[in-house]
Amino acid sequence: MHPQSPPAESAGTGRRTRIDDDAARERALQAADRLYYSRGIQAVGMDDLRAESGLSLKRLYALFPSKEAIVEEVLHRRHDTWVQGVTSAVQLAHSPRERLLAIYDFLGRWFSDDDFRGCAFINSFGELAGVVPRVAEIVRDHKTDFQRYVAQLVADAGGSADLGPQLVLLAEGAQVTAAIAGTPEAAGHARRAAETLIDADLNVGVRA
Amino acid sequence: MHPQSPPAESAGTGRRTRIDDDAARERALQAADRLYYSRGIQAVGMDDLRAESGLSLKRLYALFPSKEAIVEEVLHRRHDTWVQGVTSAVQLAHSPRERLLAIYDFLGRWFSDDDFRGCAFINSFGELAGVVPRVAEIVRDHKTDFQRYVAQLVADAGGSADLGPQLVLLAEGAQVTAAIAGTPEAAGHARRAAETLIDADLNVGVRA
DNA sequence: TATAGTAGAGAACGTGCGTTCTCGCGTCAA
DNA sequence: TTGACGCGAGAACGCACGTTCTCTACTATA
Repeated sequence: MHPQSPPAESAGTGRRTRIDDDAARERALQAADRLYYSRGIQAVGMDDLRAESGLSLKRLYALFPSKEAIVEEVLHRRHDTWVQGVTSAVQLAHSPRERLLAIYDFLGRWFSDDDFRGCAFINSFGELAGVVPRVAEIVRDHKTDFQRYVAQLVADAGGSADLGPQLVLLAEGAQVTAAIAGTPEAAGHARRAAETLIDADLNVGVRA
Repeated sequence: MHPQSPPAESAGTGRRTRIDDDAARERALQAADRLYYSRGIQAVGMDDLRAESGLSLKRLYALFPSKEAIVEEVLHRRHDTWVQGVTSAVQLAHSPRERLLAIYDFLGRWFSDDDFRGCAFINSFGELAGVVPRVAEIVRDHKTDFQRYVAQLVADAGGSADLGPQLVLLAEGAQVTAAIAGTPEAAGHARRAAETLIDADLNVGVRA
């Protein structure tokens, strides 16, 4: 079962938890992500997390100093997952224009997940930004990173500086709208709008 | 001080609160809106609301059956304020195209408010939709209403059925982005994107 | 002035939270 | 087998919340 043998060499001091701690952290963070994403952060107590993760409260507090630390790490992991999902979807496309549009196809697949409940960063911002500045900061960093990424794709496609922020607005609006409506169609609307904006932008130089 | 004289005609039963109740409700709801909007709903207790409104807890619970009822009424009033703000901004424009673009100018002015903290409905959805279905419903109704309104403006401008949802995505994305970034520039990006989408859509018939 | 009724201040109540502590069991070295 | 340790279960603690209740002071009439 365990891919790694227990560290028998640390004999003297009964320490034997290095690998188990990693697995426990993973379980805790996955459970926290599930719960926070589906119910919100404040509505999920540490006891809910204990039940969902199967870890004792003692273990949870040995692994993390506080609930807020768990929240921050969950958001950081969500960011990594998002970056990986977007970039891998984008990399499958074969032209700069297709790479930009791949973002909306990726969103469409995500919106169709049964447990899709919007962008965790937007949700966290609405819930906690007014009262936990660190969360506001993490959300801001996440969105700034996405804006930079899209700007780079736009530059690769030869688009103007205005196009990036416009395409980002479509992506953000689609996430919000799909979450609230409970349907994935916003991704299609965003994609078609993006096509129009991209083609208009790339043809400006041609037409003039 | 008081613009209205006390209702001395209700002599028999010491009842004398009809008008005062209205004023008290107004104070309570304005205070609740301020607090919920700036800090989030769960982070604001009834005692905070008591301090901000200047009304006693007893009075608050005489006026409203529960905190959730206050939350719902605050959202309903926000909806009315939003509708009034958007429609009055739109009505000042002189052409169908300008009327659509007036939405983004209205957003830009709103984003520049010192206390702008995003769309209260999006924020409430992120915070409570997973745990208070009534809030999710009110938010959904609010967004559906806006989509219908924009669709009508698009129809008046002779636009196609796809244009409305696309313009809505820009507005939603701008609200989210302006809130998280803390800057109003998203309104300008949304406006320019909207111009492109509108012109492309209205010229399809011409070009074909 | 005396009295009934009202409303505000805030204590009280029950609950649930984040966090820490206690207890008892199981595990392993000698 | 013994004994010490480590861990999980969950009780305990302090606090804050939503809601209700109590007490006091004041207003208005006779």
